[in-house]
Amino acid sequence: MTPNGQQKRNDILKAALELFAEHGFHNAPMAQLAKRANVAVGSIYRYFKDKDELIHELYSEVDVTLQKALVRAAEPSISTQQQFVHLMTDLIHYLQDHPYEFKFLEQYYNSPFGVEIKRDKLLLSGSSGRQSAFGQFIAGTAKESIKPMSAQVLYALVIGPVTFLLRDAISGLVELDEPRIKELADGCWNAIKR
Amino acid sequence: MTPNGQQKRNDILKAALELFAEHGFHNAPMAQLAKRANVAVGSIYRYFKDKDELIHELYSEVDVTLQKALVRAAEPSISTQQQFVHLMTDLIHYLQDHPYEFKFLEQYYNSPFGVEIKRDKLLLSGSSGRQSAFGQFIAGTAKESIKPMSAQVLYALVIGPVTFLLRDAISGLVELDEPRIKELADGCWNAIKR
Amino acid sequence: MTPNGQQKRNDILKAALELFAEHGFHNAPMAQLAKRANVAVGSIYRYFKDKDELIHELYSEVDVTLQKALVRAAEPSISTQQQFVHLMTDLIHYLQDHPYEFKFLEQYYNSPFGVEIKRDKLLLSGSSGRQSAFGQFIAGTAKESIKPMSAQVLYALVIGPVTFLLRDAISGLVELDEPRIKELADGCWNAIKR
Amino acid sequence: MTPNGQQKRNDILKAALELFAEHGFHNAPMAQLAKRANVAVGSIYRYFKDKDELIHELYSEVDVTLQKALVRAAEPSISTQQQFVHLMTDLIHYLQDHPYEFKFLEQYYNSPFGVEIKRDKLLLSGSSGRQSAFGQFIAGTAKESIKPMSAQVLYALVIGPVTFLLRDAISGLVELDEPRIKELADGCWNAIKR
DNA sequence: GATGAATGAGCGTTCATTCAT
DNA sequence: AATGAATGAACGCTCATTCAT
Repeated sequence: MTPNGQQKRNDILKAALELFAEHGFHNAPMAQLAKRANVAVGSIYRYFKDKDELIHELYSEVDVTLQKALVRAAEPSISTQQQFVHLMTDLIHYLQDHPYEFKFLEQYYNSPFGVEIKRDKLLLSGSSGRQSAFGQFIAGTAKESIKPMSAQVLYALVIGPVTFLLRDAISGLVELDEPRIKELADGCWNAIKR
Repeated sequence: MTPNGQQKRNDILKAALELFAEHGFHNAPMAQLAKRANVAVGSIYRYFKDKDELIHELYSEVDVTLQKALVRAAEPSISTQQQFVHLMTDLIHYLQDHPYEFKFLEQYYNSPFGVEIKRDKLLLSGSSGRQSAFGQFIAGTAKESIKPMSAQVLYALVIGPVTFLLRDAISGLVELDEPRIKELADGCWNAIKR
Repeated sequence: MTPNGQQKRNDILKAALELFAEHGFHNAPMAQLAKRANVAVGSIYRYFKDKDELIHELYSEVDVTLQKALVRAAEPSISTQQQFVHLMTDLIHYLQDHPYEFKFLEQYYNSPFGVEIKRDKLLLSGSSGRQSAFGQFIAGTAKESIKPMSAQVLYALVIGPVTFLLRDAISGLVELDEPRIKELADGCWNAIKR
Repeated sequence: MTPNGQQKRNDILKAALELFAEHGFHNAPMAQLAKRANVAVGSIYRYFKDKDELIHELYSEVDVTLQKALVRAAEPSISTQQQFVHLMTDLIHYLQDHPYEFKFLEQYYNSPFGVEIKRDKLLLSGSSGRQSAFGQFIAGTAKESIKPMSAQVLYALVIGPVTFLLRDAISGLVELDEPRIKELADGCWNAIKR
């Protein structure tokens, strides 16, 4: 069974994710990427106009996958705070388990590429426009339990600490274990709770 | 008054700060940097061994300047929370007024260059080893008022939201005005207060 | 018939030989070499890791070709001295006809590149380890006819005069015609004969 | 006593000799040369029009010094061959003791610089036009004892082996001790003697 | 479609030379 | 005369992109 076009496209994206995460956009030559994807250099250009488009497309894929992963069934039996903590823990676990995705996203947002992306939508609504698990939770279930404040600030208080700590955790500078995740989630909740 | 060597060095650093912030390390050729600094390419290499050293030296300068800017006289007459809010407001104002410095630092920490720098020390102790205004406040005055928790998490809860929101504010995606700064600072305080 | 890779590699080596011989390693920019070879700069690096490797590879090629050229059928019917004279004459004719090769070799041996090459092996054993026509003759046929002496001195007495005179001949300072070649070969023989 | 101009000029030439011998013309930047000579870069250009002229001037100096060193009182009491051997031994000893001078000369002759210099004059007449010790000996005392042959070939048979062997000796590839010097000198004599 | 050899603009860096002091 | 900071053309090399097969 020879790989079809879609398979090849995915191979390229997978190789790109790894290489970009490991070496950065600027230290990941197309030739190396092609080799890692077991594809000819020229073939990459059949699926992506140029390196920039490849990066943007990769962002879309990673973003969509991330949003899908964070869907969690409603748990009406537990308290709102507990639901919040569960969501945060899910998020952190997911990103800890997917360091390439995290590094890529960080790099993307921290570059001219990411300027046009509304970063505050990261976890609240996917780039597709659909609302994320977090967004639904905050705008829905938890609405009454959260102090009224600017949406931007709310997002910053929730997402800021997570990304900040994960950066160091994934670089190996810090150990982010369960007790600390709990500390972090509780702190975030206290920051926003009514 | 013709510029002396120190002046020229500063011209180069200034041009580098601007170019790195605007285009990123990898899209700021030495030739363009030289032109912006009104200097010949070769002259840069009289002051800096290579591009990497220039970047590291620039980090030192920016960091030192930032630490100096955040020194604030003790205000024993107001509450600990109010002091915290003042410090955060100072920090945010400073970085809002110095977007190039902010973008450069973000980029530096998010690159192989900054790996060796403990990022959590960003605002808590200067790169010189001296403790920053923030560090002194948290380890001193505010110690009793803060909930016991891992230092890493504490830093994340304080610094994470600030950098997250500033990124968008400086990109022009979000307006970060006084009320929102107050919201943010209060949220951070609630996240860590005992 | 479009040129294949091997052809292109040879074009580069040929252009390099000419340029190195004419201007020296340090005055033969890669760009000029590319132009002379009707090739893009980047293409050179597909065949050679860097300029140094190109030089070493060129040496190999030139050396192998030289060794091959000096093979001469055994002539048992003539005296040892005459055989020696034939060999020297062959060598001189070959190098006179291949001045680029001669200049390149001189330059190679006289540079850090050639330090690791035993220069005394120049004509006595090829770089491949196989013994050259000269080496076979001296260690074999002529062994009994040659005065016992240090191998180094023996080589110097044979090769020294040839290279010395060829340098001037090829520069056009001296005319090296048949009678003189005979004089030289006889002199060398007298220097080493028992 | 501050150094006068002549002293400074000599410092530069000395530093140049060392640097050129150690690193080659092309790896001896003017700045390094200036530092080694304890002189400002600009000062070099007061004494020499450019780097090329410096190299040519250095050649003159080295050549003159070499010729002077090889003057040896006539020794009528010993045989012509013995006188020849003495001269050769003197030459080899001198060059062994002055490896920088030897390396410089080799490099000079082996570069576009040396093409215009009659190399065959190396030891037979100085660049000044005066005849060298060797030249006087061969054209005078030894004339009758030497086989009639082209002057060029004669020189090659005498000088070729010396330079060939010295190159390796000075590079450390070969040990050139007294017995070998004797072997070499005898060989050369046999090459040219009537 | 797929390939990968070929391309050449562009990069970081060096260094002979100049010139204001 | 002497200095050494300043200059910028030129270098070796990389790599995103193209295109003949």
